[in-house]
Amino acid sequence: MQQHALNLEDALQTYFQYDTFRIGQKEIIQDVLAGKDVLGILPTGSGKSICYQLPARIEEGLTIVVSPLISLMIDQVKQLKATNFKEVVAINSFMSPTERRNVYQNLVNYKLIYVSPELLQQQELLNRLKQIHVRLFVIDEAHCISQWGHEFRPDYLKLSATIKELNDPTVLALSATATPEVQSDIMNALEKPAMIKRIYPMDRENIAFILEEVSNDHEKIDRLISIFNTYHVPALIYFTSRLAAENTASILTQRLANRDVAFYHGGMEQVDRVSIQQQFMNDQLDIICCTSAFGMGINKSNIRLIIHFHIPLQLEAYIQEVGRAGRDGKSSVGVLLFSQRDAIIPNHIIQNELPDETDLKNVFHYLYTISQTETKNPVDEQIEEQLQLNENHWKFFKYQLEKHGMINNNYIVYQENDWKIAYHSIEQVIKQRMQYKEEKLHEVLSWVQSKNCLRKDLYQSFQSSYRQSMYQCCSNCGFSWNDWKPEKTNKTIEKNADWKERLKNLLLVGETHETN
DNA sequence: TTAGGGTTAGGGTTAGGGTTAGAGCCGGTGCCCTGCT
Repeated sequence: MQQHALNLEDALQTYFQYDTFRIGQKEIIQDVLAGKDVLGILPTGSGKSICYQLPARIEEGLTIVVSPLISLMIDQVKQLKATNFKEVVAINSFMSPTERRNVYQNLVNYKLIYVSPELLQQQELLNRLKQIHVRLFVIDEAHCISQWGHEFRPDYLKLSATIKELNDPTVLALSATATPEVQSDIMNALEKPAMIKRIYPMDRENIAFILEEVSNDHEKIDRLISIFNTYHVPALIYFTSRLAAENTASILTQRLANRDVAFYHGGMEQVDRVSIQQQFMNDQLDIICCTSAFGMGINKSNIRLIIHFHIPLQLEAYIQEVGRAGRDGKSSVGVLLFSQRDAIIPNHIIQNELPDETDLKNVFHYLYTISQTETKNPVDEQIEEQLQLNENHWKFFKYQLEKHGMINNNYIVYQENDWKIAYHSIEQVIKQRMQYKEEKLHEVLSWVQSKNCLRKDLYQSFQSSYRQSMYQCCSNCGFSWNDWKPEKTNKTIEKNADWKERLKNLLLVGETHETN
């Protein structure tokens, strides 16, 4: 222990060329090295990845990093390889089957692997991992467990079982935003109630908030035009609909001269997404009209404006999205354009996010019918088609059914009593989740209509204290557009930059020189 | 000559039909797999 403590700075210098640790890093690394499970909530840009990359380098054994996006894994691996760390790999569906098999067979030669929660459920990979010494199990962007696990990506909820199967390695869950509620959800899902919490504040003192109520979308567009005619700064506009993002991008392109506008959402080809992201990072695009798909892993420091054309579904999401402004600490603004009709779309999304009671009945009926045939046919994906379930709804059911032992290895196990219990349990989960989401939306709507300080109301339920604003506070505290004089973006900075820096920028997707 | 690299498509999804007028009825988030030149 003492030995480690003395040498950590040296290791940081040797492997990452930094002289000192940033806030929280050293404490987390010491905990991890001592074999303690840690939940680390560190502000974005504070170098979360050092917290596991340093231990991975100096310790024996393998470090597994569960990452939500392939693009994030690829970024990280590129950066590490650029610093001459070769024993690292991202395993995902972009790899050919041959390539993947090779990695599986040589797992013992790696010190750090990045993998999605879905792939971690595959028996072949799991079996290989069980044969080697897994030292550290990291969940990057751990809020995904809570945010996506329950309905969208249930494999996030299976991580605790995986950790047990891997002989309980040390667990490190990292995120930039997690409310106390999300924190306990993460610890519950991982079945690690005794995790050490290393929580650092997430309020942003350099972001001012403006709330503007308008009567319809036309007025919102007019407001956008007027804002962008005054300010020439890198900006994101968030939408809850892909179509609205595309349409608005096209309107802005027509009506704003000298401004490069693009849209970005999850329905686009991967290649286009990467290209848009790159152009924005390099200041070749000024404004991105996007859905919530745009965000994780974007580390552009000089975004000055985050505009919400639609309200987000939760305040947590708002904090994450608005938090992408002013990473460089300079004065930035979050604007929310609100009209009374705006609750309709989020309501639709919440109502359709989970299957309803009819779907539940149908699934049970269908499975019962099959289980009564002599051969107990395996459950196959036909069920989606038969019962007209969408993919996410079926994934939700499948997770729940497996959890209750109704499906085992794709075979139906019929036990009348267990099924009754399972039915009521799943029914309750659906109700509770929907109610939870409705409450979260209600919080957003209350915040939007609040007359109090927006900063205070936004942060106070998430952390015990919050800092005073560095520049201006919010529209409820008297801040108006006239007060805002953002620093001008200077596109020539990039052109004059040192050639090594520019080359690095080109080679490292989504990142500048900072390891994050 | 062959292996490896590169590009590309589509699947997991939705949907309704007017005569009794009267104005916006809106759908987010990602993996993985198969098969193609």
